[in-house]
Amino acid sequence: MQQFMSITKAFSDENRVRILLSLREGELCLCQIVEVLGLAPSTVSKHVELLRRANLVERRKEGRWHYYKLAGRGAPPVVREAIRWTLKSLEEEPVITADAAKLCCVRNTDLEELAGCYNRS
Amino acid sequence: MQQFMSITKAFSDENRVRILLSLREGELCLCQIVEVLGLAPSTVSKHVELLRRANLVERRKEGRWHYYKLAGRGAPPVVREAIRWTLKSLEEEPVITADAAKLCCVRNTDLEELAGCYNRS
DNA sequence: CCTACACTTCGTTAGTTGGCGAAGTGAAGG
DNA sequence: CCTTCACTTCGCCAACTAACGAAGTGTAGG
Repeated sequence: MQQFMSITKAFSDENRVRILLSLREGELCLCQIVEVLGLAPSTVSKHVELLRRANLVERRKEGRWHYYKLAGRGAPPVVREAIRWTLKSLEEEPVITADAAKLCCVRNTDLEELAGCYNRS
Repeated sequence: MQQFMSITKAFSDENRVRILLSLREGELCLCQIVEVLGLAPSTVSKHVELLRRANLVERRKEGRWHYYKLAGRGAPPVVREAIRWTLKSLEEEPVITADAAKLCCVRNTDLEELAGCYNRS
């Protein structure tokens, strides 16, 4: 039950759902997700940590960068079905396709250039 | 997106999930759900209304009683898949099987006798 | 070392949520 | 009508949540 509820609570915020869907084409580092959502890095970090605790996403550290991706083959069935359900349900959703479009630009931008997200105040 | 989020927010509370699972064997009236959960009628009414707004459950009024049941064939695919996912994931969950056991007693009790739930203060 | 930087953790604040009892609604029966 | 009763709506409070900026952590490059 605990595991199930951690998934549903992770899904209960639209920004977290957007993060999850953003990862469907492959891994992203935090600053890229920040760029897509337009939220503060600290906020996004918290969201992503919640998704990680629900086993919905995995993290890979490479130097200063932390890369996130959807849970893979090792994930429990509850998790895999949950991901399948969201992907299927939201593929055509305007907010999601807009994020996907933004992601195209973001992926083509050098990570160093995205640094701007840390001094916007 | 709105529709999807209304489902995930409905799922983000354990008591609402328990209500949903309680309905898998057939319709129940509010006082029966109150008996299973052990919460105040006003609280359960609010929960069930949220599930209804998410199109996860349907209501049928018969005299003074309001019967609730899982959304049926008419429900959109997102909803039906969501229900399928929860049923499959939680069937064996202790909290849920305990509720099912309690439900057996409740179903065998006359509705008039369950009225007690309205003057327990 | 020291700085720069990507990220996380902390502390705060505004808004949301879940719970209850009291009051309101609307059908059934005297 | 008037009451009873199953349920809903309202008003309130305590607990939680999402958001931010500031401060902390740990890696890379001078």
